[in-house]
Amino acid sequence: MNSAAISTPDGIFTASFTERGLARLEFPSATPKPASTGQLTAEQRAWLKTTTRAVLAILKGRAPAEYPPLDVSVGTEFQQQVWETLCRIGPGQTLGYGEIADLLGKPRASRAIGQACGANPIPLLIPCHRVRAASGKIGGFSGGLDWKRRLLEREGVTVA
DNA sequence: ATTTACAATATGA
DNA sequence: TCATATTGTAAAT
Repeated sequence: MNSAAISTPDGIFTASFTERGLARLEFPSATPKPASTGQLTAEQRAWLKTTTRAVLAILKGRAPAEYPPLDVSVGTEFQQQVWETLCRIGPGQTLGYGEIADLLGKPRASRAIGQACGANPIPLLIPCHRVRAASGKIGGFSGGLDWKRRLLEREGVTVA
């Protein structure tokens, strides 16, 4: 799996690609790591470009014009269904864990939804930050709650 | 009006 | 078996 750095005004993200598409996207860490950029294929470099544009757009609170292919084969079938549903959430819109469960036809699986969100390897492109608890509370976030709040506020969403 | 208890769900340690 | 980025219902304060 090849990885590459993505520089943004908010820090350096790290994207990892398989031959199928973008497989993970890591938040900037306090201690920058050695991003190995050497071995991207031509195809992956094209994906990287698309990914970069998408990330920059999302950081500005706008919907990306185009997504790279996402390799979600690491997830279970249930997780992939959750992630697919997340991608249908429009910018500035939020959903509760329970509402997503309803969309999947499993109204009592809200807790499992939380699990799937936490297991999401591609935050931002799969907008797990647009998921809140039913009460309007913030819930959790793999990259840190500050990120979640910041992203939501840039989309015009007020957090409780 | 508020707090406490519990069942149901998917997954990993 | 237990703990999670949960939630709706029900009973006890």
